Amino acid sequence: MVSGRKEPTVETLRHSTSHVMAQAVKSLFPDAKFGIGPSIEDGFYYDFELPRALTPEDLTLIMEKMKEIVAADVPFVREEIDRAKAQGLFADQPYKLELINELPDEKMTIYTQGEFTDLCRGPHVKSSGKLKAFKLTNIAGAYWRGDEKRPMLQRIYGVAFETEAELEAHLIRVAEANKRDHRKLGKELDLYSLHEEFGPGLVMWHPKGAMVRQIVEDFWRAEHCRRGYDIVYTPHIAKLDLWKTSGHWDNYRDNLYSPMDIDGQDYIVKPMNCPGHIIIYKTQLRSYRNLPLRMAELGTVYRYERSGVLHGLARVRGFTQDDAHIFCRADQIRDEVANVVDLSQFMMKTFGFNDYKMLLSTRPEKAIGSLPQWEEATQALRNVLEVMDIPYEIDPGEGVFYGPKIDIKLTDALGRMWQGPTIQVDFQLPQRFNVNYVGTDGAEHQVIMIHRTVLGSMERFMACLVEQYAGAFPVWLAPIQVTIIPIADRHIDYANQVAGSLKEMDVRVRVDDRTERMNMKIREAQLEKVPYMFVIGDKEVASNAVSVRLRTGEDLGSVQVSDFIDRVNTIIKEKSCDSL
RNA sequence: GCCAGCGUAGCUCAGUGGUAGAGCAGUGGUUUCGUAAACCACCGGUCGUCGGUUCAAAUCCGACCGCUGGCUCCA
Repeated sequence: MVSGRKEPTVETLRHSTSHVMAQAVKSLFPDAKFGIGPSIEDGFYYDFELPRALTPEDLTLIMEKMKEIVAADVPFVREEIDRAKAQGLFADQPYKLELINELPDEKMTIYTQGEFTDLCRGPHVKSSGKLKAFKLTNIAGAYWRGDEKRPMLQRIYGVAFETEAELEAHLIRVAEANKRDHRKLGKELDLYSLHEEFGPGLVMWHPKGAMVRQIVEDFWRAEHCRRGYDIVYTPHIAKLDLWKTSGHWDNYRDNLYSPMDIDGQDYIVKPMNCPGHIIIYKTQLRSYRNLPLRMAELGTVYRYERSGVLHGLARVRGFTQDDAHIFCRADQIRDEVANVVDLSQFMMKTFGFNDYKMLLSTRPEKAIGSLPQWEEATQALRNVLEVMDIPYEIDPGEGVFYGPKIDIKLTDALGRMWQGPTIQVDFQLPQRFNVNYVGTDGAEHQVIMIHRTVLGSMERFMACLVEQYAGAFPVWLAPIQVTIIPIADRHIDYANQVAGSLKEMDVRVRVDDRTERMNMKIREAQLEKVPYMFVIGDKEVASNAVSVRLRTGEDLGSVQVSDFIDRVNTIIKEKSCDSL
C-alpha cells in the first residue's frame, strides 16, 4: 500500500500520538464515544464523550497508559473497508457513524493498533514504539463539529515532538511566552486593571498605561492629519432608530446593550462610530470635488461580549477604535484602499510588528445588499492586495454584514491571533442613510464608504504591544524613559537639576529620591523596565556628568549630560523599535 | 453562553473540619550607601458573595459573581 521508506513527518507522529491517547482512554473508559483526533500545531487533540468529567489526575493515568502502549511497540495496521463494514464496525460509535455516512467514497480506511481501531485516512507511524516525546497538556470542552447546538465533548490536548529535547525546548518556550502575557505584565508594570465591582471587560487605564496610550494616540493623530484625514468627535449614545436604519439592530442585536429611556425615546450606547460620521457628512451637500472625505475618530464603543470570551485587554466590552470612514466615489476605491493598506503597514512597521497575517474576508451568511455589489467590493479589495503584491489568505464568510474586508491579524505571545487593523468596503450604509454627492453631471450619486482602523482598538493594540516587547517598550513609548538615581541625599539637588534639563527636552524622567540604597533603586527601575538609569554620586556631581546604566544591564559609565540628551533625543525621534 | 479548573492580606502564595500564616508591598525608626533586594519594629484578611450541613467550615454541599484554559461567538 503505502511505501514505507520515507521518514514519517512530525504531523504523522502527532496524529499517531492522538490515536495512542485514544487507545489509552478506551482502556480506562471502555464506554467512551470517540469524536475526532487530528494533529495540530505542536501537538494533537482528541475529543471524547465520557461517562464523567475528566480530572487532571486522569491525564496522569492516561499518560502512563500511553507509555505502556509505546513500550509494547504495537504496530499500526491499515485496512481498507467498505461503508457497510465500517457501519458495522462502529455500530456503537455515533460520532464515527456520522462521519462514515458523510464520506463521499464507498471505500474507507481504518487503522488498528492493539485492541483499538479507528476510522482514519492516515498515514501513521509503523508502530507505537516510534513515539518518543509527548505530554498531555490540558482538558477542554469542545462542541461536536464545532456546533454550539450539538453535544459538548471532552477534548484532551497534548504536545508531541520527535525528540525529548524538542519537547523540552517547546515547554520552555511556552513558559517564556507566559511571562510576556499582557495580563501579567499589565499588573506588574501597573499599566491597567479590570474590576469585578466596576464590571467585567471594562478597562481602567493607570497612569503608565495611559501614558503609553497617549503617545500612541498623539502619533496616530499626527500621522492621520499628515495623510489627509479630518479628526472628529461624536457622542457615546444615540437614538435607537439610528441603529435600526443602519441594520445593526436587526443583524447584531445580541452584541448591543439594552436601550435606555430618555424623555420617552429609546437610546443605546454606541457599538460603532459610523452613523455619527455619516451624520456629519450629511450636514452639507457634498460635491464630487470634496471627495474623498476622510473622517477619523478615536471613538469609544461598547459591545456585549459573552462572558467566556473576555480576555485581558485583548477582548473587552468597552474599547476605543482608531476609527475612520472614507467617503469616496467608486473610481476612488482602489486608491483609497491602497492608501489604507499602506498606512496600516506603516503603523505595523513603526510599532515593530512583523508577525502578522493579511486576510480577505468574504460574504457571510447574514448579510445585506445584493450579490453583485458584494462581488464588486470583494474584487476591489482583492485587486489592491494583488497590485501591491501583498500575500494574503481568503477567510471565507468572515466579512461584516454590510461588506467584505481586509483584516490584519496579530499574533500574541502564546500564538493566538487577534484581529487588529481592518478595512471594509461598504455600499450598504450609504444606501440606508442616503449618503450622496453631487457629480459632474449635477445629479446626486451614492457615495461609497470605507470603514477602517489601522491599529484595531487601543486596548487590543496595547495588549499586543506589551507582549511584543515583553513590557520593555521602545524608548519613544516607554512611560518613564529615564530614572535618575542619586546615591545619597546630598546628590538629590544635582539629580533634580539634571532632571530639569531632560524635561526641557520633553524626556519623561523621574528622580528616585527615596531614602533607599542605590541597589534597591536600580533593582526597581530594572523591574519597571525603564530604558535608562542615571546613577549620580560624588564623581558625577563634580564632573557635571551622569553614570548611565541601560535596562539590558550594560553600564555605559560616566557620560556628559548634554551628550546623552542628544543621544536619547535621536533615539526618540527615530522611534527606534530596538529595545534601546 | 457551554465544559473543566480556580478564587485566602495591595501582590505572590502556604494552610484537607477545631480560634487565619509567610515573603514582598505599606507605616514608624535606624542606616547615606557606587550598578538587581540594608536592618529593627509595627500595621494589615467578615478566606469572592449568599445560603446549607455540622457542636464547630477557609476547608464539606448548593446557587450566584469573577478569573483561567478551551469550545462557540467576535461589526
